[in-house]
Amino acid sequence: MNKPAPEQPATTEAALEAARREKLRKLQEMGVDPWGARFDDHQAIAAIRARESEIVTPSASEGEQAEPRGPKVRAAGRIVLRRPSGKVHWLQIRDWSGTVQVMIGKNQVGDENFELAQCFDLGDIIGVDGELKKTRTGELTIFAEKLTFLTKSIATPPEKHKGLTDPELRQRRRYLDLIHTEGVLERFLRRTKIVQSIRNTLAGRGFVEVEGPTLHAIAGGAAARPFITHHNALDIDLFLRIALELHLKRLLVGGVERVYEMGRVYRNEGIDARHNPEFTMIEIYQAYGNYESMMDLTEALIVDAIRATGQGLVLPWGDKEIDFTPPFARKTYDQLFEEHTGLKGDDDVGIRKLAESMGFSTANKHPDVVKSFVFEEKVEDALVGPIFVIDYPSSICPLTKRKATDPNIAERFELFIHGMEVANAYTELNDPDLQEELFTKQLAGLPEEESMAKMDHDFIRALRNGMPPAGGLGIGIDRLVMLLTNSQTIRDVILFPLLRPDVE
RNA sequence: GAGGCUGUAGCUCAGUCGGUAGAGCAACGGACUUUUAAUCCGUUGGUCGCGGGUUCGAGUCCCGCCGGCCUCACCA
Repeated sequence: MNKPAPEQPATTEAALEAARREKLRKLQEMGVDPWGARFDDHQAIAAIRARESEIVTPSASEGEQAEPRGPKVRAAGRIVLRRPSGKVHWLQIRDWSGTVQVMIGKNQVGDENFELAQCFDLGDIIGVDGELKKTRTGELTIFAEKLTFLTKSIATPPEKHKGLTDPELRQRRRYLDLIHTEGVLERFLRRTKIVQSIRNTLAGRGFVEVEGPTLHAIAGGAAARPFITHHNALDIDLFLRIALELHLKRLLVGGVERVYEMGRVYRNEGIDARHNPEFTMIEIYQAYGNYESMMDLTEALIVDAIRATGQGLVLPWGDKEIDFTPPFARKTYDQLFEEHTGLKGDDDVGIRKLAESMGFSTANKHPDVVKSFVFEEKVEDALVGPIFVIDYPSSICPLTKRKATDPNIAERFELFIHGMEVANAYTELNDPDLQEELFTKQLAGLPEEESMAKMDHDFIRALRNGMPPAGGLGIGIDRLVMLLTNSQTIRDVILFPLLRPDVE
């Protein structure tokens, strides 16, 4: 049957869509719902592929050819390749577990189903009932017996082999990236496994998960520029949270002895391969612990997460490797400082001279701030790790308990891996008077307005009621996922990273 | 915020010295019951990111703007 040729056989985007809408119309004409319906009892394609061993070839009897028999299977998936060849169509369909070939023969499926197959386009979603067998070339294939139309795709999919390569399009149209770029869906599913593993590990150790507020009157717990929003009924400005810390510590006061929150925080800062304005953080607090308990917990969380992804403890990282075999190295801040600069940690004059030579203006700066600058420049980038950097100068740690033996040292560690800060933990400061003093000191240099915004008096009041000694740990989930999935940019582990709105 | 690179068909990409805008995939028509990026024959498809300038003539050179990527800055 000849149908009239389209008036404009052009291939503009509009014309490509028109061709698909024409097939959609034909489906409706045939009484088929192009948007499909419930489709029960189909099996994942990976599970279907695993049934290959059930294919049997009976021994040939006299004069008769042995006909292999395979299991009946039912699959649902998106058409990613099509090879129509006269009265036989070959398809590749893909679901979130894998890809399999489908053979549609006119005689095998019948005229009605074959007519349906004429309406298939790349990108359509179909259901297939058939027998799982191998072709004569050995390709595992579902030999279709019945076809079910499940959803029409009106838009033209990307190039069928190269997929999307433009990084902008990959992020803006993540749905296409997930379908067509090798490894993307797997990476995000792996992220979910990591997150699940972390929750499991914590549950196994008696921690409870809570949800704190994300709208804060005071953006405390970290030093970062917050996003500002406004509540109309109360007529007050509010901040999106920049950390989880201060509310979780209130819960420690309230007797929640092992508590954590995993959630989004927001920082109004620059965007690059390691920073997205919203990112996922976990903060964990354990009453009667300290920063050493948190080191053990950090190792356990990471090792369990790696195992949950089905990998060994030595992971690829670009053209390098990361060996996560515990225990991770532990070195003090001053040890590392001396190793990488040749200067003793208490050599204020020498450190100042070095910082100046690096172009850092040291005038009116606290010696520890100068030291911290040198540390970040000379040491952090050189840390391959995983390594716990422990015992920070206390003056740069306003929320951390000081060492009983030396008030100039704070009981804090940061975990570094390939120059990236992955975790940060303290023995938590629970002395309300010292906490208030440190807040005040920290804010001394800031304008009145800002310093008022940061001084969280209610938090101090909470501490006055007695917060048990505790260890606290924060982990950047996105960065951890980067390391465990060999992703060099944070945009590859965040489904919808922030982009400028598309103007159309 | 600064510098560098980049933007061409729905997608992936060529486009030389400034001289009529190209290919593959996809699409449309035809052949094909064992294909594997199927193949073969034919057809169609462009606001060269946007705006200005130079020039007889601009995808190409210059200026501005808008995206994106990289580096730096910012970032407890």
